[in-house]
Amino acid sequence: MPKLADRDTRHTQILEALLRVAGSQGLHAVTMRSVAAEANISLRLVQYYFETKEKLLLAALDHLAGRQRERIQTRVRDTDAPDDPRTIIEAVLTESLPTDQDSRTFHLVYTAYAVHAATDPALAAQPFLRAPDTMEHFLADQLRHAQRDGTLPPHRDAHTEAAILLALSAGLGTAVLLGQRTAENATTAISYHLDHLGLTRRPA
Amino acid sequence: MPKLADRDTRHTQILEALLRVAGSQGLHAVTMRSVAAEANISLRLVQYYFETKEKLLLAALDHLAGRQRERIQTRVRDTDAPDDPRTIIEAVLTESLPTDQDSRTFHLVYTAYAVHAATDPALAAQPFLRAPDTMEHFLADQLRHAQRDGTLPPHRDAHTEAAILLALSAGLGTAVLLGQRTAENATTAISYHLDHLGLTRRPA
DNA sequence: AAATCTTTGATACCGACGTATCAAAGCGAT
DNA sequence: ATCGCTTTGATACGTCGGTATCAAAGATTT
Repeated sequence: MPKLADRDTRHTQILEALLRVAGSQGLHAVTMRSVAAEANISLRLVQYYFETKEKLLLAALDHLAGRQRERIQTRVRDTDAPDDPRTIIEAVLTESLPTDQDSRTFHLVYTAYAVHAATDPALAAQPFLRAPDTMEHFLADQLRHAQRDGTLPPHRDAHTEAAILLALSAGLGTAVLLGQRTAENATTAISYHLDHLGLTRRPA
Repeated sequence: MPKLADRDTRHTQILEALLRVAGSQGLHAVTMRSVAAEANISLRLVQYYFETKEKLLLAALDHLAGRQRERIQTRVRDTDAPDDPRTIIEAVLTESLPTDQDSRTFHLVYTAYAVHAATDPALAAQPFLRAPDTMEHFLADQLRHAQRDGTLPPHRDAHTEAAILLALSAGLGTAVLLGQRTAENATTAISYHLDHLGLTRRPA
């Protein structure tokens, strides 16, 4: 009784199943068998689409990164001022926090991968580890725009501030993930920090 | 040819071996067998002192936390002004970064545990997860002292600032661990942030 | 209708790992 | 010297997990 789905559908179906398992039981619970069961398909089919577990995991990471990017873009687009640095930055940083199940899974899996990458050269060479770098440049650009706009004092070093923002957001995210802090608490801290940076909203 | 060491010596010998394995190959490489091999003793003896792997891992975590606490205390004590808030805070935060092999292992193992704790209620109940809370109160106290001393502007909220410092330090630490940032870069960022807080050194 | 792609099932192999067991022997203390 | 604690060795059991293989059958395309 094969239902015959096309490759892309199957791929995402399997990857989404993987993320559900990883999100609820941790990355260590992700096995070829558990993913197959979660996706309601046979183990054999998982092997059919992703020959090895390593390929499966890397594909899942790509998928995850893509969804995260989309989430952030959507969030920025939906703000009332999608061209104001303060608005953009605050949206990006708060959307990066593990607030709902989706972003929680992202944080969890990403961190788990990162820990592996710290001792596995093959994983460390993966492109997903350069995502923060891209983000840092993006934030630094926004800060420089703000300085030109006059909504950020000129004595601030955009590059360093961007690095701080990124580390702050990551640190808060981890704390939220571990239940050491609430998401509201974290967003408040981000807002507080941006205020004290002197990064103001651009008047309409 | 038993050498007959006492319990404490053996315990630390085994735990240190575990940390060496975890530090170089990751927590996933920690098995009863690999620890035994690293410690140059028989598998049976590891079982003898720590009956189950779970107990072994928890003991290792305790050991690790204790060493980290000592490291920080020593570092603070060795500064030129061990009672000045700015000096203390900067020492604590920079010592928390993974600069040498020891602190690198600490970060790596702690993060690995934390990731597990996010999906394992039994691990989440462990006391080691409350360490950041203690640290946060400590930092907030120091900031309040600074405000009384006049080395920190009164409009800063000590509690929130402490939370930000902790998250910042953790986030920078992770970035250093992953090779996305150098340790020097991270210490510079911390120093920069403290400067812009308006947290100054107390004049002698 | 034939050829190709998709899907399942059953099953097997092999390695790794946690755990357990038994026997034996070295060493310290009473 | 006897008793108890420590240490080793060999070994085994069960489970889990990644991977592989074979046969067969449904679906799609040509």
